Amino acid sequence: MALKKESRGRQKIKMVKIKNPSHRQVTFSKRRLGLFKKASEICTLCGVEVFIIVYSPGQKIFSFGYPDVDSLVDRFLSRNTSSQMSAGTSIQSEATPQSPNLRDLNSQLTRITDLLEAEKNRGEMFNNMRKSSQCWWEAPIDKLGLQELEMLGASLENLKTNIASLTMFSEKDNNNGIEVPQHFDLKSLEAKVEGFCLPHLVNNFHPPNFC
Amino acid sequence: MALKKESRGRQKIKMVKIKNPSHRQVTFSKRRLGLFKKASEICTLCGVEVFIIVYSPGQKIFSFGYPDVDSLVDRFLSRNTSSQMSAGTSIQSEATPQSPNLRDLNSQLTRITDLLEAEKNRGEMFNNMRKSSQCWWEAPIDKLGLQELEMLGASLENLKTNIASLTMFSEKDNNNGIEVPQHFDLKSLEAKVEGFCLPHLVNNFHPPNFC
DNA sequence: AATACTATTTTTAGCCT
DNA sequence: AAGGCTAAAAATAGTAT
Repeated sequence: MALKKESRGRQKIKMVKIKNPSHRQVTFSKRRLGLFKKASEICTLCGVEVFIIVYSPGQKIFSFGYPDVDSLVDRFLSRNTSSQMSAGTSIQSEATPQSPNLRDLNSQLTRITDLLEAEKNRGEMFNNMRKSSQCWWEAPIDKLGLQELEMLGASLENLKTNIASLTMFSEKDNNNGIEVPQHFDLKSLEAKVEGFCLPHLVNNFHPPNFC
Repeated sequence: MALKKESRGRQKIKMVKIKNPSHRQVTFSKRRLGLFKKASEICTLCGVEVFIIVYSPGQKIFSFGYPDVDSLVDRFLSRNTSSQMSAGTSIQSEATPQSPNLRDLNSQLTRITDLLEAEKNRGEMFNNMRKSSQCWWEAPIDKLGLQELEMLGASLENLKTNIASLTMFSEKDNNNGIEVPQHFDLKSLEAKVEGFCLPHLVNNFHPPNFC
């Protein structure tokens, strides 16, 4: 181990559109993840509300929202059209058979990811796992108990189902080379959750069994 | 020079809400800027469209959108309520006497900031300044000519006016400690534009005189 | 194509002015 | 509190697997 390879680090990049489509797609995936992570962090640290939409050309819509996309959009639009809007905001759900709001799950997923990381970093993996109460997605993760973790598991199951259907959803636009069916970065979440010692929870979406 | 002070760097921070309100406000300002910068970069590098809303509790609404907030929101809402929405999307403009859409200016400002930085980094500050044509906010900045720079100046003037009025806009919500009237990070733009050798353009919003 | 790695660049927390 | 500064931490471009 500790084999040092020669220089492989990054170069300073030119701030222009990346020509190579597959390179551009890779960068997009990485940076989208980074952007959502930053958004999640500012929500957590500063107690603010953030909503993000990303359109990749001719591809998919990615959104981030905390705590709740719909209310943020409604507020942005001054609620003038609130009655019609609650129907209009389901652009992503169009392709999802299950009704649970994908965007909300998305929010929660991002939020959870961060909470997991926070807890992992705090190194108090087990000694807080017995306390419960509070809404699981609002509480700091060190307050999570078994029931809450099961709710998390259920939510992720829903999310998985939605993602599966999302994969075949694509609005045709001006497709210029980005094509990968997104897998929603589940791997990335898996990695983080594995660090949290709950591999089964996310890998196979089973009820958690705590290693 | 090269005086080394003792350790002042950052510590690894806990991912929990920052308790101290003023500390939290500082972090919010810095990170909001960082978030918008990241968003701008992913737009430029990957040719995608991004829209961000940030609500600081009981304070202001910050938004980022490229290329155009309204169309992004409309698309997100499936355009079901498009006729009413074009009226509903002016939550920020409420406080702006001039009609030019502040959010569009915001987009352009962020975009421009990046372009300026890109050009600065490329170190070709002057030898491209004579070429013109193309819509100024779409072209790489090395294509900008005098007229385009004047348009930029004008846009920034509008922006300044809008910002001035925005400063007195605040929707009362659940104010928990964040209170600074935002100046929209003009200083940050100034710094970057100064690097581009057009200090007057942004400092005083005069027509550019190229140093 | 997705993940792992790592050298670099970029961001930013904590100070200081 | 707005702006610098600096070093620590985080993100990430390019590469390899």
